[in-house]
Amino acid sequence: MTATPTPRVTIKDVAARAGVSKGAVSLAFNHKPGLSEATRDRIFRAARELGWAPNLTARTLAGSRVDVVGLAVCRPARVLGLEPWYMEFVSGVESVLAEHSSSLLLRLVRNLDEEVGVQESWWRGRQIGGSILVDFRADDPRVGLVERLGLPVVAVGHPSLTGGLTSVWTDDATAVTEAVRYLAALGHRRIARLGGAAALGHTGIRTAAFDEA
DNA sequence: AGAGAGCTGATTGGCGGGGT
DNA sequence: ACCCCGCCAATCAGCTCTCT
Repeated sequence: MTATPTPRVTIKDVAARAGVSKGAVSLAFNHKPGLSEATRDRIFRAARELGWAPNLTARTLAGSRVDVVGLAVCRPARVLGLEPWYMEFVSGVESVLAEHSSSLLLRLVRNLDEEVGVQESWWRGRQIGGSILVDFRADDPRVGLVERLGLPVVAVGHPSLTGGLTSVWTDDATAVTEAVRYLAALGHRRIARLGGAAALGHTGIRTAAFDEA
């Protein structure tokens, strides 16, 4: 015996159930003005009764925003799982996005060229509304790509690396300097440091600060 | 009569599938 | 190969109704 699939509930069904137009349903669910509270309640009740949820594909089709944020990470999957920083980072991003009913589209890439292709494909295919860029390098090609595409991004990296993109960063230089000073104050004179990949911009900043300290 | 609230419904968009 | 249609939510010009 084959189960009959439940017919898909659309905004049209909700509108019919509530006795309003599709436009009114749209206004209600997007918290736009122009509807009385009574009509709004009636629409919400109808949607609950029918079990309606917005069709994200159709919403994207209509040319409105895409509630998905892209994050491409240049790491082997096995290594990524061992990096506590990334696990914390992803969970932090996810928790904020969830508050806004948005999702994270995560992709592991092998190199920067692949990431450039992925970001362009995501944006052109309207799979994302914006991206978070990490692991900046000197003369990073993503800066030019973002400007060319008009892709909204938040860059995680020092402004000296992110070329004027909206950025968030930690003060790597001060952190390293303070760590070295602290160890020196304890009497240590031979201090070693384990760093990340030399090509990464933040590694360069930390190395320079370490050498100077 | 005029203003404003509440609401309607045509239009828009990318793409796959069907028809010619 | 080309054209047309349907999918479905968002948008907004314009309509109806109520109130002053």
